[in-house]
Amino acid sequence: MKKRAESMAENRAKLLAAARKAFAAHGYAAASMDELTSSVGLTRGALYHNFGDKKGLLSAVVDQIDSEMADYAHQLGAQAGDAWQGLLVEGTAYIEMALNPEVQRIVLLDGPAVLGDPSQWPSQSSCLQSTRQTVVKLIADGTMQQVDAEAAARLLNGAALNAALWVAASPEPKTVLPKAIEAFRVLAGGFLAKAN
Amino acid sequence: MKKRAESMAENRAKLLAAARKAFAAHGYAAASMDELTSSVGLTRGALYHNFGDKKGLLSAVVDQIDSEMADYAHQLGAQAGDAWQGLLVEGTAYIEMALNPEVQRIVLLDGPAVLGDPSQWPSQSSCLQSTRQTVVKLIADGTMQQVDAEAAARLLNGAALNAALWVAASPEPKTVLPKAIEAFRVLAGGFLAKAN
DNA sequence: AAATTTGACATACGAACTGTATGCCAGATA
DNA sequence: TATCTGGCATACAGTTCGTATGTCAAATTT
Repeated sequence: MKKRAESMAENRAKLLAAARKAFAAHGYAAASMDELTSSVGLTRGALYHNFGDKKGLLSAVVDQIDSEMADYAHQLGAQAGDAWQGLLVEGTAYIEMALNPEVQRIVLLDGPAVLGDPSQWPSQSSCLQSTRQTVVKLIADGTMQQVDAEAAARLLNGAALNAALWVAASPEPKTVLPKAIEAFRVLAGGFLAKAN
Repeated sequence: MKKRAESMAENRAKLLAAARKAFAAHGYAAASMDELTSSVGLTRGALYHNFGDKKGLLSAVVDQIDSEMADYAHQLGAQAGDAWQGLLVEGTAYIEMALNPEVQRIVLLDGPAVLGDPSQWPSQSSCLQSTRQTVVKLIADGTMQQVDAEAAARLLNGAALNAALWVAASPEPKTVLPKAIEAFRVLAGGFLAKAN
């Protein structure tokens, strides 16, 4: 005799967890909803009732992972010495997190293909929001040149995440990762205000 | 009484052209192979004989578009004053080309999701090869800092193409495009060797 | 030049998947 | 206690891809 809402929340969580696994393992297109739901003792009925359709389920999963990433990166960045170092740390963190197959497959590959550009996701992409905030601060205090904050955030994130895809696809990720991080930091330096 | 090879080449070209349209219009997943083939007076028999499977067809289309992009960008870059300006022109060209829905949908969204990271495409991504060459030259002549050429090319391309996705998804692309280009050029400046 | 073979493409079939429409029953409500 | 709501299961319809088989024109051989 569980409460109604409680058991429903449990099922939602079960489905989300199963979807994370299934999407990461087989990719969005090849993930079978029948298999996914039965793996947690439910049927597609529960899925379509809770998430509307397959795309809705992906959207929820992307939202969850994206939030976790933003939280972690933001927290790491806040520990850095100054805000500029924080930005670099954040970027580095994105590169490293994107080596996780779950992040890569779901957020970087299938996410944009199925849901469209991250900037128009329901979650508005927490990752982008987070780095945008930092950028705004850095422009205000004169550390960064006066460029469009949104654009700068997009470029930094795009570069970082793309670098991660490259590292992950390379035959020797361990060797290539430091090169990617180094190049990212050098590149990001372009935004620094010229010292006069 | 056409020659065998000739009529086969015609059919291949017809299918490729139809696939470009269909993939761009509906996306890879939603593009029906029956509809696509019958639109040029053929059946799926011709398709599976020529391209193996649906993925093979996408691969061929991506290859074609990617080559066209690289050719155009490289040609434009070569007209610039010096090699550094050429790199910036190339990057700008990628941003502008990626506003084309065909490029965006097929090469930037569905391509990576279905075929994996561009660096492991059969074509090896002509776009990446092209900018990598320029980067190598610029490092050799001391214009750019000594970073890994592959990494630099990946970061620049990633930033540019990602910026384009952002511009295209924005409500007012015309207004946002110049901001993206400006930010890209500032960012790329990070790779410049420090003037001593 | 006639006969034979090849292979490019069409046709037919099977399996899988998504989304919807309907039914059922535990738990909420009165 | 009786009624009702709604979360979830079940059954069904419509598509789609990939393969296996057939066919006929064009190339090859004799």
